Amino acid sequence: MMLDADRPGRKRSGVRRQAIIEAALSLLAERGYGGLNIEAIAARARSGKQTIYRWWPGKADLLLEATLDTAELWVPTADTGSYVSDLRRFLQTTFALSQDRRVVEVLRGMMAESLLDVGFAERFREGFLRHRRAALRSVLDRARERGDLPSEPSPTLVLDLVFGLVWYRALTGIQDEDGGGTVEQMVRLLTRDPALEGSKRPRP
Amino acid sequence: MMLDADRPGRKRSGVRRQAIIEAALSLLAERGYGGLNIEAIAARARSGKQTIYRWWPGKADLLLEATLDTAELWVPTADTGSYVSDLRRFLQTTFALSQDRRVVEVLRGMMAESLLDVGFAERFREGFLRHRRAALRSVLDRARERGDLPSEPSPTLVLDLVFGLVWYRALTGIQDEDGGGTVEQMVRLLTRDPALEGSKRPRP
Amino acid sequence: MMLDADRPGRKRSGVRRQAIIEAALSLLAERGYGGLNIEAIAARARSGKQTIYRWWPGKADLLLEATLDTAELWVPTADTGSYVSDLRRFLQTTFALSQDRRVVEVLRGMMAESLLDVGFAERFREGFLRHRRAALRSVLDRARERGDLPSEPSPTLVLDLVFGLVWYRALTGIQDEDGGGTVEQMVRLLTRDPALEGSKRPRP
Amino acid sequence: MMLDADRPGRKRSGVRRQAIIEAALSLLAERGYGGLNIEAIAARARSGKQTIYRWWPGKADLLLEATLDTAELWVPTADTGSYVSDLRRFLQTTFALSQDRRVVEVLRGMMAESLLDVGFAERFREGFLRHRRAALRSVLDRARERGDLPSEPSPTLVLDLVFGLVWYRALTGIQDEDGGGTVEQMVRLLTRDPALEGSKRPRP
DNA sequence: GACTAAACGAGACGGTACGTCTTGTCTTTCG
DNA sequence: CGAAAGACAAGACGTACCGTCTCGTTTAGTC
Repeated sequence: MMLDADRPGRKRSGVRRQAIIEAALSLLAERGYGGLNIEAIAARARSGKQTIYRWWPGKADLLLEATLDTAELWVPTADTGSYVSDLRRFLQTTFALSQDRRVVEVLRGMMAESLLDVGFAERFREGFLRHRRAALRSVLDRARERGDLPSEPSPTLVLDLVFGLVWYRALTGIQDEDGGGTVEQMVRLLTRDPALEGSKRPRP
Repeated sequence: MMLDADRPGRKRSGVRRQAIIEAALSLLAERGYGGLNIEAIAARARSGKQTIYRWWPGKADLLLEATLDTAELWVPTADTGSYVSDLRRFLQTTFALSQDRRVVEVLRGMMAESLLDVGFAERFREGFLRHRRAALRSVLDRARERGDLPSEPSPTLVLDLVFGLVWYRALTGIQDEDGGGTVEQMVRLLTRDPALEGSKRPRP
Repeated sequence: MMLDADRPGRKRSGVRRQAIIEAALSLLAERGYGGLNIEAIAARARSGKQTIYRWWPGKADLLLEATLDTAELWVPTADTGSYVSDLRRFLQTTFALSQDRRVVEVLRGMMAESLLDVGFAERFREGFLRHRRAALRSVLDRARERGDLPSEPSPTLVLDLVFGLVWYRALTGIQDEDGGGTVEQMVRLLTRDPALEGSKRPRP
Repeated sequence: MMLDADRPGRKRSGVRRQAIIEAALSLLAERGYGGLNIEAIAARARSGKQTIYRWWPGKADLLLEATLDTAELWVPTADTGSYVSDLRRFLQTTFALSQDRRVVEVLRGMMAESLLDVGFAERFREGFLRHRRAALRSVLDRARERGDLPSEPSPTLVLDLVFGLVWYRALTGIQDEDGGGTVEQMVRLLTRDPALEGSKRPRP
């Protein structure tokens, strides 16, 4: 990336890049990741296969790049005044996104490939997962600075719980049965401070 | 399954079945799910491909069956007296299992296939995920009967949080950084009763 | 070849073999060797590419085998009583054959490949050219036994002249301008005995 | 060719032309025609592919032009006084040339291409073969004028026999086994006058 | 003890996609 | 403005597996 410099020779065509990414996304929506293949992407994009292989190692990297193209939109980490409202905002956006069929299909595809190919797993972790985690971590860091952050669960565990929940539902197709109350339950669960809690609920 | 009845003809060989499952597991350990294929399994098991296809729709179903063979061991839901200790026991066993490379590789393989093939996704959900969820749900049900169960998070969300956490770590390879304290943090997080909590932590 | 023995497993299908060879020959006739390719042969024969590659190293070997299938017909070396008549018969058959568009196309294809691939060149030389030469050589040997064979040109040179002439015309497309008299001229040229000739033609 | 006239724009660079031809010839010597390709030629000549395609339709035309560059040398048709000595001289030069590995490789390459591409076949016939034939034909014409030319074989057949012999050996790799006596045998064969011959060799 | 039927090993087969290679054209930048 | 560098569409290459289909052999019942 960014090697364009001023080398001689024909420049990479942004139009072709876009056409290929769009072809991939539309085929993904139609057939799912298992039915997606480079040959069909090339055909739909009216490109040669080599043009794809020149720029991407495989179909999953195409999705990864497509994702990064629009990733800015996904990250709401602006300071809204308190941990509760920052977290609520992050969770609302994240869960809303995970309701979008197209988005979920992309995530499922990338995860599938990362389970099949350790090379891609690395790129996926560094190029995607790490950014998501960093976003939520910045919310937690701000809370800590404010003194808002409960002593438990640890930040790492918060990340794993939040992303674990989202991914588990996206990958298994198991649906939220809490009627949309998931976000509020999560906010309450993660913002309570156990240090202030009393004893266990006493039997009357 | 179990259609063997009393039909004429040679009976299915349990020896072959076992050889095939073991070949699949050993190849999985060596090459990962992406490098696993029926032809190699047949070769290693000294079986014909048809013998595999006769009994399983594909390599993932082989893993699924291998899993079910030993699944009983995985489920510790006996009554230990309280929600806290039942949950702790469940989580300890579950997390310990998720440290086993071979087990994780099998889980990753089944998940990969279920992302590629909706047919297997269904079998995986019904034949594997449902049983895991039922196990933990029985712990929660018992807690509710005892009156031990906090009002929040809802049972469904507890399931999704617990399994989400385990799967997320297994699939991404992201490791626990809490030095093994994950189980205790989870127990505290899920057994506190928010209804009894006081206000947010006051600034000193 | 002839490895069939009785190995276990499904036997090679003679029907598929024939269908592939015929597809190759018909495509060759339509497009010439330069336009011939394995993918098209497989498509026309309704076979998989692997079925072709399983039995032949490349398209030229297919033609070679097709040729050998019918090669018996090509070799008229029966004893007709004298060198003159044996040779005439051989040349007549050979030249007649070299008028057949389909036959010539096969020869041109095999020669083209043998110029591109030394591996095939070897197989072509041993599997085809050698047999043709052996046929004519048997005619010459019989003539020598009879005492009919002129002392010159040497047998090797006779072979090279005869086959050189046929191949040169087949490969270059340069046509006989002797109105079909080529065979008789060749017979006279090769059966005269220079030892009996007088001096050069004297100027009157 | 030779259209350069004085059109506007930069003139064709003779240096580049030479570099490209030499690159082609050296690669041909190293890899044979089957391993020769435009991209490698361009790389070795440090030229762009377009520079090659601008001036030649394909790699074979490059060889053809390389050949023509030095073709003058190949043609010894000067009058040496008699048909016998003219023919001997022509054959000696021709056969000597056909011992040169590099020359033979070029001939084989052009022939291969002409078998694959009818367009080049035409250019090859007109741009190369015709000149070779014209050279030998001029020897025959001079012999006829002198009254030296035997009534048989016909001039056309002489051409086909001579060039057929050379090409056959060059293309098949079948070697002269006459210990270098081929030229003399050919001279005797083609200069005898059958009209003056006696009967067939009598049995003693 | 022969007969029947399924399981089994082996491997051919029709397919599909892979990732690579080469062709001939096109676009950009440099000298 | 010609030539280098190299992106691009096209399409064949030979390979890898898929899942199905013969083969001939082995193993259980059933007549």
